[in-house]
Amino acid sequence: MTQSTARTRGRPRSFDEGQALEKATLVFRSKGYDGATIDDLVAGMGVGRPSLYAIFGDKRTIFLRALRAYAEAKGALATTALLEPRSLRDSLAGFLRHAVVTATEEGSAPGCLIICVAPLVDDAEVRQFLQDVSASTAALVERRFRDGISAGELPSDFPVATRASQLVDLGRGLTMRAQMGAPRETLLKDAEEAADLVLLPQRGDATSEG
Amino acid sequence: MTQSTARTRGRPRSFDEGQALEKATLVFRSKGYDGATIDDLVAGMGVGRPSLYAIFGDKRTIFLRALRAYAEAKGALATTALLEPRSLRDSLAGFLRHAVVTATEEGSAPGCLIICVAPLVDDAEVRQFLQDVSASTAALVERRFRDGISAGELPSDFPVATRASQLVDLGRGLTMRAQMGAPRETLLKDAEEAADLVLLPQRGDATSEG
DNA sequence: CTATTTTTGAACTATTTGGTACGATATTTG
DNA sequence: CAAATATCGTACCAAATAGTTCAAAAATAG
Repeated sequence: MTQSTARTRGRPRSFDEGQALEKATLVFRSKGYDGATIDDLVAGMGVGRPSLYAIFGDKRTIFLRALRAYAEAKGALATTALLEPRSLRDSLAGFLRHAVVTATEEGSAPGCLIICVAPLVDDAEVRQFLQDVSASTAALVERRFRDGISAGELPSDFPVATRASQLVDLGRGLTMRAQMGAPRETLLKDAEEAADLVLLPQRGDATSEG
Repeated sequence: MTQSTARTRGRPRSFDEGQALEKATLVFRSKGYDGATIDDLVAGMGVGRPSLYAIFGDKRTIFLRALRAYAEAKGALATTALLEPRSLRDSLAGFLRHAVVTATEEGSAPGCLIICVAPLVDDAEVRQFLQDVSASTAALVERRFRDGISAGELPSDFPVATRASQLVDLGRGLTMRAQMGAPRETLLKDAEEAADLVLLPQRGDATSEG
């Protein structure tokens, strides 16, 4: 779909580059980084071995590309959940719900490439990327809290940074439990309760409900 | 120390079985399960290759033994933190502090064998063990909450199961951040704030402080 | 239809890895 | 000191793995 009419010379590829990367993500999610062999990727991506090296590079490069694509998709989902116009509680719950849903997708191994797999990869570039993703995710939640203060959904002294970090940590916990086999229903319920938790009013808090 | 006087025939071992298992834990924590080769274990445990197989078995068996020993040690720490006589808030904060401290120990790779490494191991026995550990950890926190209700530290309608699960999830989040390189100081601060969060009074809650 | 270009599939090589065999070594027993 | 026993270190083998080579296939350009 990206450039279907841009006809190029030579034998056409038998696969779509983006789809192949998505399939690589599935392989890494189910086997981990070290556990995934080149043969696993060849089988899972539907790409011949020489083409794999020619077009995607070695395993490390494939993983980095899959990770970036995965983070972009997941980040877009999170941004939508948090920044679309809806109540603050729904924004937070939606953010966590998306995390749970992608971590418990049918047909793919439970878990998350960013949270469960990538942290174990011994690579400076991966580490840096994870720190960036982590920071920007927390910043996104924090921004939603600030918007909530502006909109009068939260008191002005709401501890935005602390609560943002905590919400993200709760999401990590949910995702790890998904990886460990917890059922989606349980996690979805807990996602709601996690959203409620971080919105509990402080002592001496004067916020009122609508 | 376990049986120093129980002299046995033949050449004595050049290593201590328990210490070797601890070193195996370090290897798995730093390289992951699939990432750790037998040679890594041989080098890291200080045990010759044939002795490794003769005494500990193959990699899977070594991992299971290391995991059980690690869980027992960590469980004892958690039990102490939660069940020793101290204030409820200190119990919870202590529980999280211990998790942070072991996950950021100097001289070993950051992270936790149970939370960061084991969930990626594709093995039914490991999965079952993780579920058991997870359940008993949450049950331990829940018990501390119940004790708190009995002691008047909490209102009788405190949602013990929900808050226990959330505290454990927050701990998972802290541990994952340790794995990702977050500094101990930051995590220790966040541990305190996580303990405070789960103890925030509910709406219409009449609990008072001492 | 021929030449050119690009991908594909099979086979190949070198390296790493898991697991084992065997002689040397260190200790207890008599 | 000699026999028995258990561990240690080196070396070895088979299987798996990473990465490459090369001819056949499939498309376009002239």
